[in-house]
Amino acid sequence: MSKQFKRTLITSALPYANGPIHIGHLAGVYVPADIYTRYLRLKGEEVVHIGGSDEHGVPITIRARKEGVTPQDIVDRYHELIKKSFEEFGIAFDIYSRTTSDIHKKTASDFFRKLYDGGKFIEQETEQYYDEEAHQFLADRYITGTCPHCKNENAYGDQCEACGTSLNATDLINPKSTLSGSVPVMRKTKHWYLPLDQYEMWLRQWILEDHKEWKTNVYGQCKSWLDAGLHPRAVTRDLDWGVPVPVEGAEGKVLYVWFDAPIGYISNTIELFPNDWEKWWKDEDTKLVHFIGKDNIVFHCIVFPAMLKADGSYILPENVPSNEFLNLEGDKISTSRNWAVWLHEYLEEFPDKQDVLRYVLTANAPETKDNDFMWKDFQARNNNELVAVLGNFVNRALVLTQKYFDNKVPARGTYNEYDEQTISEIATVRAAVEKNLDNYRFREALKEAMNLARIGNKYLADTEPWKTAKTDMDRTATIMNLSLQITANLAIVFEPFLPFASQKIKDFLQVNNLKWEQIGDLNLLLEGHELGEASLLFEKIEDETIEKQIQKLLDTKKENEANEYTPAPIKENVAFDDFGKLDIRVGTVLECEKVPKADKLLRFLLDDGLGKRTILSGIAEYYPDPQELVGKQICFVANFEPRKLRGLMSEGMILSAQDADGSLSVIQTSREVKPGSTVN
RNA sequence: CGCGGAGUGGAGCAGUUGGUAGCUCGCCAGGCUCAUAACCUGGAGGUCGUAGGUUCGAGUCCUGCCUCCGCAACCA
Repeated sequence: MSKQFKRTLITSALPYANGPIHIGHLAGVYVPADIYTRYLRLKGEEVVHIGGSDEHGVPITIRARKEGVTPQDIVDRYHELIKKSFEEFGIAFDIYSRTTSDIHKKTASDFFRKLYDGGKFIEQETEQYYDEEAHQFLADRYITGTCPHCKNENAYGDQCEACGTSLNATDLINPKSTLSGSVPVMRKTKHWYLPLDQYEMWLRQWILEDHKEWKTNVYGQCKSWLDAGLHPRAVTRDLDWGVPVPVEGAEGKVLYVWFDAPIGYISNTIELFPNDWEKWWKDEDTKLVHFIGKDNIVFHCIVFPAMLKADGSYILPENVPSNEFLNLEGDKISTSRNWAVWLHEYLEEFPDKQDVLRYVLTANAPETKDNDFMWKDFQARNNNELVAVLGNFVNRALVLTQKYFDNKVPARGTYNEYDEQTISEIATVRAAVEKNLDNYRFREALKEAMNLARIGNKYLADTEPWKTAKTDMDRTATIMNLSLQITANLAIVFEPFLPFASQKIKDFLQVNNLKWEQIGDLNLLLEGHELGEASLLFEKIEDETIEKQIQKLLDTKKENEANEYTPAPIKENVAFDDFGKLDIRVGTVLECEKVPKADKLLRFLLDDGLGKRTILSGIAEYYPDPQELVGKQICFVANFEPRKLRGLMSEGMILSAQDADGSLSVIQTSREVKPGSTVN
């Protein structure tokens, strides 16, 4: 914590190349990692940000099979998509590579071999379920069967979702492979295990004693694991997609993806610095920081460090800042349910608005608990904060300079007391932002940065240069000089958070190469310096745009409901006579209108062949225009006891079908029949 | 009784070692007009999930309970 490092190695969790990047990934990992990287770089520190795609593992093979392509096709597709969208979004990776690279295969293979040769693994033969049709061993999740506890027939090999019990695949009655549907057989297989239990004491010391400063969610999760006791964990798998296990007699086996993936950080560093990569991974003066999401805590705090420790020549992470989850409009983000805001779509639909999303995701980052992304909030933050506070100040400063000083930086006179007070406020900004960034509190850091723009707005409001311009041009010059210096400071402070806007400000001001240390410097722009052409830093986002996005989500939701809909189970059998007791008839709607002072009720007047009949039905919300039902022939139960509803007598019940979303639709006949016809 | 995190004004969040509850947005009123009806000032609004306990004093410590999220199956 207090240790001084010479350089920093930053890693971002490797996204799984099985789908595109969404806002959850960004808020959880990539935006904070990027801010941190840019911040250190701006300070002139030696820093490297490593990223890449995680391209092995079972799900990719499953997906490939489903689509009838090779796993390589899948990962090629998503790697390219992800890489491109990161670039466009401004995530400052020094390298974004992949775990299917030759360098990675060699690195991971060597890593395993060294541990193997050093006797760091346990070798164990076990029996596992094997699918003879699909020709592969089955992960627990790909086996279903009957739960021994609650007899639910669709329990998974690891857990029964009906009763919540966790299971072993071998507990299941009548196991079945979800891949082929065949009955799996037990088959012997040999695997290597990393004996995590042997590292328990060491991990306790390293995390629980030496890293008390880690975020509470990270520390708590680690403690919980350590207290529960660690167990050996398999590092190999029977699969044909991955890094082959570099040992005689291990044909058909690959490194388990969790073992394989974090080594990707190392491989990608090697790819970047083939000659001196070791100073980044093996020098005690390097600070290693992993940015991850909360689901990855255990891997990066316990498993990967144990791997590095087993090797013995690597440094360990100094911190593992991990965010909680970001939800979308109240629901969990889900790739399979298409409930997400996809980065590549955002970039297309909101061109040149990278910073808006970066801002919103940082300002609302799930740093201490799960948060929600809401489009209305996105709009509000853009319009009320970026546009109104930051963009507006920059614009004011530039427009006033243009107006009064021919777009040249005016000469500074003596500062008065109020100027000095403002200047002292500016001085606190850098320290505040720095302190928060150093502690991975990005949300707070951003808020402090915004303060600088607020200070600027207040300064202009209080000094009123548009008034002094009428009487005292020297004073006006001083005010505008200071305002422009604040603007230049904003360009620096916001560079880590909003790199695109920062560059725009620099272009407006015609400056470059500003360093973090210069924050607080009020001589960044020299007298007479000619400014560039100004335009708006941020634009308002209209309701229409937001509604379009919300509608898009609603459509998705509707689609999901339809897809996920399973009809209610069939009720118990009844005798035909029971049906016969009901008198169901067809009637023609003569009148249909909403019952006053009742939210849900419609009043129907039917021609039932014998006369007229009034029936009330609680379906008003699904028929905003009841008139459309007039003339239709509908079904109703004719022999219910009349019932009084809202002061009106209802003589029967209109039959409706209930749709997946709960909405009701009145049943009609398919051909015209005489009113009063019975339904049999 | 598996474990971890969270539950603070309408929304999103701060609240460090216990001492009169803060910030941003929204809302209301006033001011200003250089500015993308933006900016500045002031105000209303909270019995800090809940029930107890410790203490002169608790959002902040202890206990019980409730709710939400997550936990070596994919997923930040």
